[in-house]
Amino acid sequence: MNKSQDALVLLRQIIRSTDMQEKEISRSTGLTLPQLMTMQTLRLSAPITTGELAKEISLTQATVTSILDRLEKKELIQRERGTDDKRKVWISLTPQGVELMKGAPTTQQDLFTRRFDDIQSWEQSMVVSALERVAFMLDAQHLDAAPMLDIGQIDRPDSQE
Amino acid sequence: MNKSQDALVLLRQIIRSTDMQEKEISRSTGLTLPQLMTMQTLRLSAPITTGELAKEISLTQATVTSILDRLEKKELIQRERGTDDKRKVWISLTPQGVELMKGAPTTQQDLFTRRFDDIQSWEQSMVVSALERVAFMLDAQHLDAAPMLDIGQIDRPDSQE
DNA sequence: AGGAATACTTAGTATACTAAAACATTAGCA
DNA sequence: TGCTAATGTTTTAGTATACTAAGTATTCCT
Repeated sequence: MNKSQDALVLLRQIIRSTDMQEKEISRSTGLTLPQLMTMQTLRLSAPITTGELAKEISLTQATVTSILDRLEKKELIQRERGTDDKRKVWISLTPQGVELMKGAPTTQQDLFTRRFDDIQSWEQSMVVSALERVAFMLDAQHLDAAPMLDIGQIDRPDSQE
Repeated sequence: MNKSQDALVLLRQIIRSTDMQEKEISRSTGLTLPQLMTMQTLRLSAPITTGELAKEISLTQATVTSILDRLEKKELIQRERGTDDKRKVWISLTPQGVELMKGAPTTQQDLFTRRFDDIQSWEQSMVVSALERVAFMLDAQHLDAAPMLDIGQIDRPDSQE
């Protein structure tokens, strides 16, 4: 009878599953979770300034600076002083950084995509529409989130909704 | 057109939204994320042994021990040596621990529940059924104690607190 | 010139984590 | 029964990291 409870349980499963996957990626890449979060954000939003990046992942600038220091030492990201506004520093992934992020995170997404493509079209639509509902009910719509995996596309339309 | 992509974007939004909320809880409770993860697991699965707990949150026993040390010092959890098997140590939340976890994490869930209860019954069923689909497609069903039955109906008397 | 914005630095702390080992208890087996 | 192996937890020592708070340097803007 308590369907909202059911929904929450399922959501927890879903989130937990991706948590575990993230931890697995963290292990396989040798990155910590904050570093991973940084790299993922960069993959979607690079080039981006340090401050924007900090806002994006809800950390302070000082913290992000230190994280970037470590990622830079590993040659996964690069800094570039802005030309028009020289206060800004633009962060982006190095080729090695791109490579590292390309390797790891696909398995779960691939599985999802394969299985999703297997179901019928009307059911796909149902899932999408239900997820929209859930996103709204969690107040998640205003957050922009490009597809977390799928590397090929790095243009960044802010056209969310 | 690419509906699986749409689904992934929405999933990412949902996960990101709960990530942010978790960070907010972390701030408001003064707990770190691993500590929070521990507390949340305890809320669902206590009493549980240290080893089981470690497995549950994918950390090593030694790490969990140190996390428990800190939570114990804050009087949020308690240890109890097993009586039948004296090697085991059973962990559970103290009343303060329960109280702390009761306060924080509800807002988003409450919002979700309120909004979920607002939609029509058939739509609720659709959402639940879609989430089951998604959980399956992410291979999330085997995780958690939640029984993931065949698509279509899930019966889950979860004694949530 | 002055204040705001941007990024970085510094110093210090708490935490998570690793690897190895210690320790107590339990289980298996001859 | 007695010895050994396995289990469950903790300990130890050491490291890297994240994080905070305050302060610095540079650049931008009016």
